[in-house]
Amino acid sequence: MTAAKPLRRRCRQNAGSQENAFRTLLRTMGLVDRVMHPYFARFGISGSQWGVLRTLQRAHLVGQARLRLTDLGNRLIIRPPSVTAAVDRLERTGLVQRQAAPDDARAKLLNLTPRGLHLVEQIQAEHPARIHAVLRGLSGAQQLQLQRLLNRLAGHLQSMLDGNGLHKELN
Amino acid sequence: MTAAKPLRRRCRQNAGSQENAFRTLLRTMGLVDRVMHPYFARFGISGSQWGVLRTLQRAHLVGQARLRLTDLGNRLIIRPPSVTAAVDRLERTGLVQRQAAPDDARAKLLNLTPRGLHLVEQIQAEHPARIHAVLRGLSGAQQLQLQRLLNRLAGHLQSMLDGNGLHKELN
DNA sequence: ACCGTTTACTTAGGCAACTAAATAAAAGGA
DNA sequence: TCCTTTTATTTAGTTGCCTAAGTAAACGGT
Repeated sequence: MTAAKPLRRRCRQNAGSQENAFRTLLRTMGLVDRVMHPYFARFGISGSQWGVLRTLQRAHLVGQARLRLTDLGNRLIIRPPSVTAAVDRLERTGLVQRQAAPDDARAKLLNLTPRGLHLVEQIQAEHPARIHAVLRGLSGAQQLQLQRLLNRLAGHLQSMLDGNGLHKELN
Repeated sequence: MTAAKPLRRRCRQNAGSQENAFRTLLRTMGLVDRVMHPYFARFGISGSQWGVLRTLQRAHLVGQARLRLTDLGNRLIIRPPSVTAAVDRLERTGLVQRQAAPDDARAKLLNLTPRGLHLVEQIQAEHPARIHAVLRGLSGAQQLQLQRLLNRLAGHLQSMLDGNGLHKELN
């Protein structure tokens, strides 16, 4: 009891602090969505749709003109049904195109339409300024530090999701 | 032209870095949701619903046994229709209760049912451990630093939303 | 006292993510 | 070759957030 007390104290002490940190994280997440939503709405799309369009364009630049839906889902870290729904909407508005994959009858390949490509370029012209405005609350050094911390946290979260059932002390 | 060049260079230089930082933020947001979702599902609720329940309980501890829906929305930073929908679902499962406000016929007061209160206490017994597991990817010092940076960023985002049209150098 | 404005909540409709389960094609082992 | 398993995508149904617009009560100036 006497020996366990200091350790227990330390845990207790951190508990409230950790919950505060976590709430701050959640609050910031909500605010980011709120701030970005009207920005993308000006272009007639959503933030998620921008993610799809940008991913397609980046793949194009690297030589992959078309992407499988699965690949897209892996890059965006969303599940297959979410991919289907997102692509449905983008296809309905004529920004992307589904095509049958020549080598695999199950798969479908996605590519930007001319209109989609044009929109991506149009948004990319404004995008850096917008992100700059959003991150302006932090100095350059703080931005880097935040990125480092978030990257580290993201890696940990990823390992929590990957290690399905592995509950060992993963450092 | 010659005078403007160094500034422009600095902006250019930061642009890619900022976009990376921003993408890391978005990715982490998605991962946090992914990690928390199954945890709350074990209790039969969602993360957002936990936010409502915890807010009600915290208000209760401070002496406000019941909260207006508007107050709830302000604390959770969500819009009125989202509050209505969330409360609808919680009321349907019998965890909270809507009651007419005695002094204002427009307003409705929300309070936890006995079952709701019981669930909150049950979750609170496990919650610190879960948050600890989620944040374990960072050291205590890093957690504090992350919280400081996110708080600062959240304040900036809040001011972007509040200052509707005020585009002055706010700081 | 009246009427316009504000405030509190709800309804309607849309997008994004999820789980569970269906369909269809590719891969692989006996 | 046949049959089982895996892989790729879709469908159905839930939750959560949003905007726009509707209802009803409170407020406030004339």
